[in-house]
Amino acid sequence: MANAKVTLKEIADYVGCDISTVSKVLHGGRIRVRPATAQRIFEVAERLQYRPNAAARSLRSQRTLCLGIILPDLTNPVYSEIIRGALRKAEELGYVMLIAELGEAAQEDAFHRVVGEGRIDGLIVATASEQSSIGYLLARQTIPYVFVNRRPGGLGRSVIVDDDEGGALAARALESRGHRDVALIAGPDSIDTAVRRRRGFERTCRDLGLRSPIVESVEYTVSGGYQGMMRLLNSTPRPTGVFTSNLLVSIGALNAIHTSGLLIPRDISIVGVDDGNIAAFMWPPLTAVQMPFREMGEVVVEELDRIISGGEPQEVVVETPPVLVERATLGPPPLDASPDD
Amino acid sequence: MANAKVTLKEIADYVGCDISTVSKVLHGGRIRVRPATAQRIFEVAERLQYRPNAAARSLRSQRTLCLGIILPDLTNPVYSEIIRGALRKAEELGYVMLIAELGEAAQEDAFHRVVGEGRIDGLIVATASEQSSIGYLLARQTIPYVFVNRRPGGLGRSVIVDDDEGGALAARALESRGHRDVALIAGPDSIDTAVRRRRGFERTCRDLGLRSPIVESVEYTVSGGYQGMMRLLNSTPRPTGVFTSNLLVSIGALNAIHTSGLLIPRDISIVGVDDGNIAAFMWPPLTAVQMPFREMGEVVVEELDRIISGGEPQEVVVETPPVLVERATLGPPPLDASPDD
DNA sequence: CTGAAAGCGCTAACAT
DNA sequence: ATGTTAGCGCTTTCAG
Repeated sequence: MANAKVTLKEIADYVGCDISTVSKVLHGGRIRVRPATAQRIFEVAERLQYRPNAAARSLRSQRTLCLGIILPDLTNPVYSEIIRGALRKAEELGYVMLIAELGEAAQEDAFHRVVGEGRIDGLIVATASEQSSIGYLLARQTIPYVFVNRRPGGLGRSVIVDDDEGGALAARALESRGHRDVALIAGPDSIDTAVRRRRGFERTCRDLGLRSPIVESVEYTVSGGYQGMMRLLNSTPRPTGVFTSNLLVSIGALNAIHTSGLLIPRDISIVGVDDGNIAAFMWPPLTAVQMPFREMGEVVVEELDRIISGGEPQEVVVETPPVLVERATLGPPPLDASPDD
Repeated sequence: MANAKVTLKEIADYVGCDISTVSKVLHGGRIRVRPATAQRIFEVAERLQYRPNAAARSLRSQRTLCLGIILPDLTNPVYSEIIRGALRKAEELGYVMLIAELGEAAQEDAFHRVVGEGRIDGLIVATASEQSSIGYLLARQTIPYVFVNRRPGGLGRSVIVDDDEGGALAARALESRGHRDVALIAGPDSIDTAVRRRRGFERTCRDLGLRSPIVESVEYTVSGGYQGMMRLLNSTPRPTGVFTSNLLVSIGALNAIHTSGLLIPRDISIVGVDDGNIAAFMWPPLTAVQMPFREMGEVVVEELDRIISGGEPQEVVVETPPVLVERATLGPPPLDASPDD
């Protein structure tokens, strides 16, 4: 028993009125229609399981009630969280969501199919690199869009989390456990979340009176983290606590420590960043700064919806602060650590 | 400079012909039109960056060129891989993809918005539990749909991978390294991938002449894996090699072993299943059966496309076989293991 | 080879 | 309070 094709006309015929009346009633415009009629219309619509046809509605109203999101890499847990938040909020606001993965490969075709054919009312751009072809593509579109978790210079339309505070949190956590010789495995300067995390960490170390942290800049990859940590382990004095500022980097760093035979947190403490729900699954379970990615997803669709409704684009930092989730990689520094000077 | 609203009419005006002519030419129907005219039309369309309006086209042709996928949990890496595969193939076939997360919560609304409003030509269902509300919802729809990675009884429209072979592979791997006392941490009987993996494993153990494996049935969660492994570690004889038949279970099992102070693979070997790209990031890096999830995503959209085009639904097992990826958790059994009898 | 015309299902301004 | 009408942009049949 399917509602295969229930149209306004069908309801109108059934009720014995005009389709425009049905449209008015169902559309919710609480306008000039006799309660009795309205009542019948609602009944019939309900019984027939009426659903407005999206194509017809879009064609007529120039609104699709559909949002698009394009991402560089579905496989990255950060994006899962962002999407999840976005999906929730989208549903709440009455949108559905079109998704596209736009890696380095020139899948411009996918882009155009999503953006160029009037399928969506607005676009969320979660592309990794600021310089990707997406900028070029976006430039020749009039569709409302906003960046998420990335802040391309001067575009003034992005939603990010408080990465500064995330870095600060890590520094405070390390300091409060007694660490004086700390280090940071940072990401490349081309990634703006990386520079903000670094900035927050370094500033807080300074404010707290810690020794200026050693910083290793690496790619945000497992092997980047591995190499960065290896270098740190060979430096003197060896840091007693390290902030590994990205999930993959944290994984690589842990592997490096395991390989070298050191014990966590007995010999060295780690504070990471949880880009998803993976930190709890690592060994030892990673003490990490949890960024409000889900909220970021929600906020970005709120923003986009605002812009679609005529609002001005703006930069927003999601209000939910990062929070430190204590698991098992943060402890006091070893006793034989170089004493305070 | 936007192609804000280039319509057929605009092109027709420009070229000086009728819009139906433009439509014919652009639609590709290589039909009865003077080359010179066609040529001009292509030129102008190109220059104006023409893109057909999806809503109008759908309304008229009753095809949206849009597919839907609903999943229970975006956060699970299996689904990331499936989606990625699906997205690729969808693009190749000219579709875009609508995504919805349909957890336990009665987000029926999201379902209806996606399915009931004629937004999609077909639906991919990746729901975790066979008994979820989705069955009820699907029953009263006429839209083409197919299940992925799940085979609900008797529906005859699903795409799965060769889980039997996955289990067999694990058994062979263990056996070939000399393990005789093996065990299995299996999933619940309500999950059909779990029973297939178990079946393949047990059968192969038998065929290989191994002692009948101890099997612990647990939930497919980290703590399920932890508890299952703890029980295994206390059994006598303690198995020297264990197949942990799911990613989360593998994580929990590894944690249990770490906690108990045993070394992998010196004291015990593990073969897991890689549901995504996480196995390589674990410690020690997990030797695992890699299931062709990406391919499954591709195949499922091929299937769906076939059904949409009028084909009969069918059960398909993706041809790409599972493959064993050797990392660091599989070694020979310890020397003091109970000798062969 | 090309144009005219109808209509997909819906909305909204305008009549009545 | 309800009906009429005119499209939204496109495909497609039928005439010319």
